[in-house]
Amino acid sequence: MQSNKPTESELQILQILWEFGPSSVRYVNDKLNDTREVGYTTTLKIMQIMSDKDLVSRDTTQRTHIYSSHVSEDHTQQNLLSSFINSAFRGSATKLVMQALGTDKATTEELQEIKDLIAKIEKTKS
Amino acid sequence: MQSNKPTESELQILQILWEFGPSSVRYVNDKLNDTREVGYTTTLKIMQIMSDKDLVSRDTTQRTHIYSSHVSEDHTQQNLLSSFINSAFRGSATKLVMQALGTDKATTEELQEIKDLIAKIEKTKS
DNA sequence: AAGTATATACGAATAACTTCGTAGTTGCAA
DNA sequence: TTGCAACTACGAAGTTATTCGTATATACTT
Repeated sequence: MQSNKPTESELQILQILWEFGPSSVRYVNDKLNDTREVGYTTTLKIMQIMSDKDLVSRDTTQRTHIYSSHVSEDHTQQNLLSSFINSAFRGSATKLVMQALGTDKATTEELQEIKDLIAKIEKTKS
Repeated sequence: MQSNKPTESELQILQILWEFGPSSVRYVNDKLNDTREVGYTTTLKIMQIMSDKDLVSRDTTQRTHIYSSHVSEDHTQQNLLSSFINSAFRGSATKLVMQALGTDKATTEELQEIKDLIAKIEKTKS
């Protein structure tokens, strides 16, 4: 069970590892630099810290270490979400959902998915 | 237009101002202490900073200053939400909604509200 | 009027996170 | 085999946010 909340920088790195799989520091740093400027050793340092915290594991058998996410995207999102709901929406997930739907340009398919989920939830309520 | 992101502490204070309306530092500090221990001058300092940032306005005509939120709850939530969706859900509001619904114990009424909203959105799509 | 309680202001310590310089190692290419 | 490129490790500076001690002013109570 992993409940350690990643910091903003750590989360950005996790996103990359989730999307592209196990990667070197160089690769992650390049991806980060697609969106913002950040030095190589900065990325290295943060990934080392993440390794200490067990947010990632690393393979050090080669000179170039390969890092893998050690926490699942779903669990991490779930943790972040629940603390976000508490801090920003006073605990009301429904309020958050309403706001998110209100401004999102969800596709028809996505709306259908959501409706299906709601139907499923309603079923368990009876 | 106010897009300055409040910090965690500032947000807690805003929540209190939103819920109870214009308040003194003493009042806010007491409310904060319902959930966590925090010194009076700490709360004072943060509220002064918030005043500098224009997150709150204050009435200083009396010895006991009265602080009011200067940003709306909805707008603030909207800002926080959109940056949260980007940082934690790679921009997918739908994914967030699905996760939020998945673990929330929404009441039947709330689910109905959400369904109504979806219906309304679908209508604008045709 | 004196003493106590309650305010604000402000500077500085602490803490958490980010950033980067520098040193040292290893591999590769001329 | 020398020199350059790319890697890790590490310490320390920089940044932002939080916390609180202390000074000072104002009101209330007896």
